[in-house]
Amino acid sequence: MNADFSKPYDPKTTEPEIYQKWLDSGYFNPDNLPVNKNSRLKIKNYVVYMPLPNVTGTLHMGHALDNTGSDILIRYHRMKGFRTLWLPGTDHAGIATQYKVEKELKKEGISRFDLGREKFIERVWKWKEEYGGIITEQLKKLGVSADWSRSRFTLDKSYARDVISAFVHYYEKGWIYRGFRTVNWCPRCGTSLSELELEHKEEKSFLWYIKYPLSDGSGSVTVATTRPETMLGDTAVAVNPKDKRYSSIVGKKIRLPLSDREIPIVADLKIDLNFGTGALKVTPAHDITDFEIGQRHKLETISVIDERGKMNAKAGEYAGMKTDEARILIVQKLKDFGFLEKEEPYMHNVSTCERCGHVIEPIPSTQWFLKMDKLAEKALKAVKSKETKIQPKNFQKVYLDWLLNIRDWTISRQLWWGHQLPVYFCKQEEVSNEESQMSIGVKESKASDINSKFEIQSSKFIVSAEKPKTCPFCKHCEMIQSTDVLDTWFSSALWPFAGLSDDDKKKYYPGNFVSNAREILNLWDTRMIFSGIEFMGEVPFKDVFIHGTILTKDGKRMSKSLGTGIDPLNYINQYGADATRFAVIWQANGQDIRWDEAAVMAGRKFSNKIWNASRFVLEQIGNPKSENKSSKLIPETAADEEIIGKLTKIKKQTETLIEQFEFAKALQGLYDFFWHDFCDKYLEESKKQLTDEKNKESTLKILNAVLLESLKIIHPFLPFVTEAIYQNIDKEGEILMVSEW
RNA sequence: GGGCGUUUAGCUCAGUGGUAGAGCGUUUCAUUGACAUUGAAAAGGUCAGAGGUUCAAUCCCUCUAACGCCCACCA
Repeated sequence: MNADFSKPYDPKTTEPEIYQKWLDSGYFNPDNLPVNKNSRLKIKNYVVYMPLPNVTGTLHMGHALDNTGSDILIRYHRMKGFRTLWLPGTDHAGIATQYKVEKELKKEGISRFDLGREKFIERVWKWKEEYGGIITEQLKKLGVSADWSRSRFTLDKSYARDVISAFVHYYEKGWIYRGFRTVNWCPRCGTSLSELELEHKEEKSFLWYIKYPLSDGSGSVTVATTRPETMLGDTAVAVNPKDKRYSSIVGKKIRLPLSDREIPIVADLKIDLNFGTGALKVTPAHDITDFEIGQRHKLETISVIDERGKMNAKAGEYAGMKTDEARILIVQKLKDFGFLEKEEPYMHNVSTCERCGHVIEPIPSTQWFLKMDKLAEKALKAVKSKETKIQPKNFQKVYLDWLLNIRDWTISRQLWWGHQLPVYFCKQEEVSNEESQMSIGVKESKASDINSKFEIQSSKFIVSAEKPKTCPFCKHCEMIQSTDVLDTWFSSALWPFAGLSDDDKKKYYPGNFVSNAREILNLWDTRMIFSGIEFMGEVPFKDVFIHGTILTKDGKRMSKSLGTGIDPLNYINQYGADATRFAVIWQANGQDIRWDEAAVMAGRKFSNKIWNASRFVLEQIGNPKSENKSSKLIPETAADEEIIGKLTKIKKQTETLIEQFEFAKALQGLYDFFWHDFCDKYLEESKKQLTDEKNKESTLKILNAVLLESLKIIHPFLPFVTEAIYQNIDKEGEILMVSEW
């Protein structure tokens, strides 16, 4: 093809043609790459794992940043002769996608429960087929040179197989266990969540001081709480054993107000002497810390809130109310009966669901957990020993701190969209008719699919990759599979190998590089690291690069809901992918970026400058040749010498900076070199030199060579314009993208 | 409550132990032959504040202030 090599450069028509040319060449696939004959090095791999975009997603600035950086590395290494693979894919993103489809259903006036599990999942698949490919197409517009032929979806059959066998593997090692615990629960989504899936919001509230009378009538203890409604589930009051104020009453009983229960006073070191009154009301069912205290003191777990976030039957007269309604009434009643000592205004943090924004309700339920001690150890070692390097290095601390304080990972979710647990229950098991210790009221609500009551109470199950033909317990029933699915991150943690075919696992694991926003570091990178070590025997990548966050110009977070988001596609469509890539990289110096649109304009001008300078050079040369490396460049003038020196220097500098992930600096160097050294100085000088017969030939040679070299070293950053020019030079179908660096 | 980061030209940001830089903006001039998505030049900053180390600090140390982020089971 030939772009119209007249002025000015038009990315709109050029870029799609160029991208198609790359696709047609097949060189995004490393198996098709020409062996670099001139390289005396052994062929080495260079593998980058694309941060999996959610199928729900559309391109945003964060993706543009991740992927432009990765594309620079990929293109650079490809030109350097590496067997270069960029592995793309999309993530089923359990809760995010489910939420999206549920919102769609809501508009139609129905819920997922009206459809039922099977129909609902069908619906999500339909949704996925329709919208799941959008982000991929958008990435192509950016110029992403990933191997789309290897693209994976995290629910693909082969991927699912790896996920299931990972679960079985952990279970057989004894690292996965099932337990009844108080967990973070989103009442809207109807599922458990891990602590990394929560957001914390400040909220104005009150701290209520409630008098709890001692059973022996010798006085009372005052507790401070932000959640008086949970007192119906209190099973103790805890004080610090070192607290002299309370030492005399530890072991005594309390008569719980608004109830006729007696609860003990226990001593626990976790209690802060300085907060409130130093006495804590312990509600194991509705607070994770309290649950842990409860475990230590063998306290009963009495749940008074159900999975919809409403007071349950145990809450007596408050049953069926929302917690905040009950709170108001309970506070009033405490006042009426003289139990309320005081209330003071109080700012505190409330956990909310990262996806839907609903307030999190800790409730007890039966969930599956992955033990983290051994895995954390491996992950710690990998980074301490520098097998994997995290950059910038201050994020290493974030990584280590998280691992050092890690808790077991709640991996089960009560969602429908995801990898169902490979757990099978015996249908014939007699489950008690009594209310189980779980008081989750599943009976009347349509939410009965949530962690079905049968499943909760059932203890006869096996874990197996395949559905067992015969039940090992009763020998005749058809076993039923757990209704829970796995946390999305459990499956994305396996991406560096589950994303590869069995052959590719041998060929392309481990990889080299992954680039992320910082909030993904522990959610994903850490988990990829320990999963990679556990299942493949070595770390999945050598470098984790954490880039800054793109903010609005006035420093606000870019978000769709706030209307502060900026769509990179607008820039791509208007000014071209090169200009957009330029802008992103130009500003990405490691700090957070306050997005300045002027950088896109600068990028557009730079592309145009390259285009025009090339035009000039090619007009002068007349019959351009792609390579004349055989003939050495012999400088005839001071200007010649200077530009050759500068070229050598900038090439070296660019290599170093790319290899250190200093893309912004690399680009700025290239900009300076090309614009000022080459165009402003040498090109102008060459106009004079060309009129002198003595220098004409050597000047042409130098112009030709410097231009070609420039196109190459700029190509990873601005691939389209450089390739478009190259296509005007070479008529034999050679492609700049795979030309030798 | 811990940890981290930022504070440099009107705006967005680089940078260095020794006359302060870029992009955009502003001003002046130039130019129809690669490019007005241009060229040449200029204006504009006591490098957040205070103290310290040093012959010398925007850069190192301490403190202060403002802003931002992450982590945390103070109810």
